[in-house]
Amino acid sequence: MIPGGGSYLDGLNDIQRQAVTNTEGPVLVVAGPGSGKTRVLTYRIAHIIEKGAAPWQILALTFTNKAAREMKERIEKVVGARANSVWAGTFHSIFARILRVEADKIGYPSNFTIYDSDDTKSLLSTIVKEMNLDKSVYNINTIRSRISSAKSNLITPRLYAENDELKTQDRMAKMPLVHEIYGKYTARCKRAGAMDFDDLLYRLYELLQSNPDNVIEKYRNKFKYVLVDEFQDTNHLQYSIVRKLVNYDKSLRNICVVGDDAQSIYAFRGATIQNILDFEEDFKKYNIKVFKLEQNYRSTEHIVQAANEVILNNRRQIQKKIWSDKGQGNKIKVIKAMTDNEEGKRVADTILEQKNRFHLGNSDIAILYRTNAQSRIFEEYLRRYNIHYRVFGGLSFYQRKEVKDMIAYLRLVVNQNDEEALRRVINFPKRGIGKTTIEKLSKIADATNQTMWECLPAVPASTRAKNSMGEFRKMIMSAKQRVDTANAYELATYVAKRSGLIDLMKADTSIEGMGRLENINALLDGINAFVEEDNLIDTESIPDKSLASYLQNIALLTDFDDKNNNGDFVTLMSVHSAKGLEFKSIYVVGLEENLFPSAMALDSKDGLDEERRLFYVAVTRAEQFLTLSFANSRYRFGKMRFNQASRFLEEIPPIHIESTGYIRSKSPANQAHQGARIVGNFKKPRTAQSSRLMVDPSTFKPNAPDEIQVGMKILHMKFGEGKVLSIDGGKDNRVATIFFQGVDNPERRIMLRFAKLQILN
DNA sequence: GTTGGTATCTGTGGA
DNA sequence: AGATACCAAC
Repeated sequence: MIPGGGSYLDGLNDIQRQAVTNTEGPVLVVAGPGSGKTRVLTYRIAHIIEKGAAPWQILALTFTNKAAREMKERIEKVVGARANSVWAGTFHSIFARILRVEADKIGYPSNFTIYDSDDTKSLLSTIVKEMNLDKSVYNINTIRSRISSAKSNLITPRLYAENDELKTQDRMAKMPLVHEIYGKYTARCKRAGAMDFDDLLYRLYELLQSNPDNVIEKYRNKFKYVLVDEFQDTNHLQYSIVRKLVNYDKSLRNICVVGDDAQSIYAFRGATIQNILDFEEDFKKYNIKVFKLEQNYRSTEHIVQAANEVILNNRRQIQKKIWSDKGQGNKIKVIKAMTDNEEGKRVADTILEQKNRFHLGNSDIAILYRTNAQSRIFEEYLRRYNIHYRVFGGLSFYQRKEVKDMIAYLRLVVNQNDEEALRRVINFPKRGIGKTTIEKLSKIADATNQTMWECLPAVPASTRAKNSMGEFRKMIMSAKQRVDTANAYELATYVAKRSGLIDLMKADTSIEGMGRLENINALLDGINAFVEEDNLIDTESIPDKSLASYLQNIALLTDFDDKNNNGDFVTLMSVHSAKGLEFKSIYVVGLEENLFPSAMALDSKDGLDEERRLFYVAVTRAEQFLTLSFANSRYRFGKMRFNQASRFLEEIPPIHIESTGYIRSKSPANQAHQGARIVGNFKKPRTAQSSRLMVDPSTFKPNAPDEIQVGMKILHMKFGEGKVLSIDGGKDNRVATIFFQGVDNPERRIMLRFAKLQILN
């Protein structure tokens, strides 16, 4: 393909093309929702390759594995298999890969363990316990987030201890010793050869900062082109690393960041829009180019305009006009329900109706909620209606107990100093090593600055416990000896048997027990697939099929990364995880004060703005249909709570909202009484004709749905007289095809359960 | 050390 | 409501 004349450039609009072809020097792309951002990114990379750069000189950082995978697939379509050598991945996975190579330079083993948030929490709770602190005061999650944000802002335990502001905050929260916990936590992680998610970023920064053996040179020379997706969601630490890689003396500064300030939804974990402003400032003198993608190719106008109006309520934003030429489309439908249960039913009803009426497939539809706990009721009704669905973001496969147990064994084989893994399996299956022994072990380890594993032979304990620990040690060692000769799959199978896990599970013949065994087998299959899969990322490096590499890989996977995500199902997920996705029909549910916006966000303007951006993200996922719902009451924390409708509903101008179903009122209290009876009818875009009533309501007497039969002449409120041509579907789901005279599109498919039809003969 | 039952706590989002 | 921590009895 000839650069500049390639066919892949033809399908781009002017601005997109400029963003793709201006490959040299710093570029900021401000990309509104549905503006073809991924296209621009992938074509840009393809273009860079077409112009002669080697794929492995390109670094593309994303937030999710999914985004990375999608990008690679799309690059591959343009440039072929070379795409596999592009360094495209999440911040965490790319950095882990680099750290694996450079680990020794910062005092880590290359087979370091990655602690997930459970490991982090469990370690923190051990530390809090050991310090004899009250854990009802020293809330683990609070501590975790304090430490996380410290790392994200390049604050070491030492700097933390010297920071008056942070310490005052801690004192006010009645936990003055957070800095000490942070210090201990960091030391324990290091001793265990473990990095938590933040460390994957922080330790890389540290490496580039201290720069032993001028290691930074290697990566600066290697990565000639750097791209960052979802730049609005990067935190200070992430940008600091990027800056280290591209902003130095002789740098070509081929850096492209893509983002949308209006879609920044991760401030709570340290992301800052400041990065976009800083970026412009940092690269101003290097002829930075800014491109704004403002045309939305995804949604119809009512949706786009409603989103625009809502986001106007936020302060501070980059000026842009998002527009669509897809026509007005459908107005937004609002469902109000009395209870959370009714909300579930009404949403499911509407989905059913929409499927029949507009021939939508399940996969065209998504239900988005603020918190994962909301999924249950929708699941119930979808199941009842026999609509296939899939819930994302719950417990991922790798978080299941039996899978974690198995993985803990593998982690221990790879890295004996991994304390969280050791704690998890030292007495599972039960081998008589109890709490007191483990506590003793932990104390001695801490006192002698060794790991628990190292203290294992020396800890005073009962003969039985001693023997057990000896056996345990032997087992891990025997597996460890095979690390070099056996591949990851063989090794894992060996461990599964030798540890007694398999036998333990086989002994349990309950349904759940068999499920657990299945999961272990699925895990083993997964390891096998990993061994056989050809995952060359870099032509320079040999594929790494070691167990350590596998473990580091899966530590960064989430629920979304399961491969079998194709099929015709309705998608249920949190709004956060829906970012980047699009569906023909979107349901945003639970639009109530204290839920969406979340109660935690209500006390600050910043928090509220972020909630509003989150709502903006939710709304802009919709291509054609947008349905918003809320319930006046819902069960939370085991108690019934009453909430008013979300303020975001009020922020949508009424002209974008379908007139039925939702009576707008300044007094939400009144709505409760009016709302319950109003049944949702999903309407096509209204033409002048179809909105006119054909029948006098006072004389109209609808018959029961099951009385309607093929061949009957019937009367419909809006379409007038019609003849029933056929009926399909059974029981509650009967859909009639009816011919109405004098209506455009005279053949209508009507769901009998909802339609009011009067039999005429 | 292990088991099972009760008390207590928690409760946004995700790599 | 559900998960987890804690405690008493075996």
